[in-house]
Amino acid sequence: MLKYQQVAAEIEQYINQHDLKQGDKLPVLEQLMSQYAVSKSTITKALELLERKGVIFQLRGSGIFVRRHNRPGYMSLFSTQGFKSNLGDRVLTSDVLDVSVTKPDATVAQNLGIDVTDDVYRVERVRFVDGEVFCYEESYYVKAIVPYLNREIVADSIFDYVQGALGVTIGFSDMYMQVGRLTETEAGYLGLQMEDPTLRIETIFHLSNGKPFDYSRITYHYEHSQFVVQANGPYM
Amino acid sequence: MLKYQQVAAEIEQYINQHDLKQGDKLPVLEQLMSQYAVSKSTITKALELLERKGVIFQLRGSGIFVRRHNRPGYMSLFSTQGFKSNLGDRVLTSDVLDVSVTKPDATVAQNLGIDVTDDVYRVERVRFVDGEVFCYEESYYVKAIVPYLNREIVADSIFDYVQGALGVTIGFSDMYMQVGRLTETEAGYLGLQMEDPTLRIETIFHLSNGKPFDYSRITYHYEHSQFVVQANGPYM
DNA sequence: TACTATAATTGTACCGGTACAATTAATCAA
DNA sequence: TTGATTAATTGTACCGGTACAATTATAGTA
Repeated sequence: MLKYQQVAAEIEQYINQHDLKQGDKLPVLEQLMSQYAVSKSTITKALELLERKGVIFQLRGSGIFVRRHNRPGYMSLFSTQGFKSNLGDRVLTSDVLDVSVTKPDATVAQNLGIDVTDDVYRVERVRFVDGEVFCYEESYYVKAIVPYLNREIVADSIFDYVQGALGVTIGFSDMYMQVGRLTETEAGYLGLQMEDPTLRIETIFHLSNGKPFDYSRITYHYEHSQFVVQANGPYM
Repeated sequence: MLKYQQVAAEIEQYINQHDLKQGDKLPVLEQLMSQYAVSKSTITKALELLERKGVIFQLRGSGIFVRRHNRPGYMSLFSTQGFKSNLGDRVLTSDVLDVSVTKPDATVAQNLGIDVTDDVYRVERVRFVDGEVFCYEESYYVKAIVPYLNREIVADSIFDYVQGALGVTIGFSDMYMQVGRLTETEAGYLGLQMEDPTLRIETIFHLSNGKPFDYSRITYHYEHSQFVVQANGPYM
């Protein structure tokens, strides 16, 4: 683990353990430098990470402050998108409906940037948060990159497996969101009525070298899915 | 404008003008350094900005590459959230229904961190993209921070006015999203039926000093609102 | 040809430093 | 007490440098 990531993790841990509130002030840069025994630029980088994550905000001439949002029940949109296995204290479980090797249809192939003759893993799951139906997910993995999957891996975190055992690194993702109505089969999985409202998110996950390796379609239960996004100011 | 922002803007402009595609390679760091006559760290900062924005991705040992998503019609979720006035080539217009000074109710006051006796501006708009109904918006501005608003300002961009004329800087925002059904009045504004599905986003905008100054509730037309979020890999 | 080992390329981590702008605290004047 | 001026605090911009890890290209070997 990189030094600045380590420092960031420790600072975040400190904030959580001491249950700091929005606006609480952290030690000044120079003190953090000596406290974690790293250079200024490393502390700066750690803090920048935490700022992006929505954990702190920095104010020039003033200090470093804790940032919090105060809506329990809202999950971070990104934490549900494979990037973080951490959902706070919530328990995430899965019903695995399908794990199989198939050929992609034209849409899937195009989103993954592969040919319809290439192999993909198809994974179908219903996911639960604290026992309540959360979403229905259908996702496709490029077999050339993810050569093996089974029900145990899929029941747990696919991303941890991919990054751990396969040693590939995930780089970035494009998420496409839209609102619509449930189909009959989707409604069945989610325990809702056909035509009920739903949020659909398609995501294309890329490796750090830019190659797509996972295309996933998630249909959310509209009553159990509330998301928070902590954004940072105008980039430029 | 800061040097690294300037450089970032120029690089992005270069990419757009030359219509570079996903995966196209940019000049190497050292060349960019001399080309823009800035130090390594400034170039690095500029590139990091573009990476966060989803314009490029960097691969150590390899180079700097253009990142693109290929779904026209999808708007960046953040560009619709006040941070950027730029919506590409789309035309954004507004019907202003109300601009008035009132007292906030308990919910609004709590979200803005003020008292129910404090004054707020209430702004109510229906917004259009290329002439099509896009969303219905109800937002509240802390009058102590935004002392004056009128219909002209509101019809245009409130954020440009606030940052320009008032000289305050916007820091960060918390967005809360959920899916639901339209009420009768909402349906009327959006030209839809009652009980139709909708995406609701509440956003609390903070100044860079952490003080909330705008609480806004947006109800989107589900057929005309498709969003893209370009996310970057695991922060840590 | 195909595979392996080596070298060159290239971005990132980390260090330390100066200058500066925004904020806040202290000082002084009315 | 209030308001303005000055000074101290504090994070950020920008500079330049070394070391290194990941990738790609090259050379060598079977």
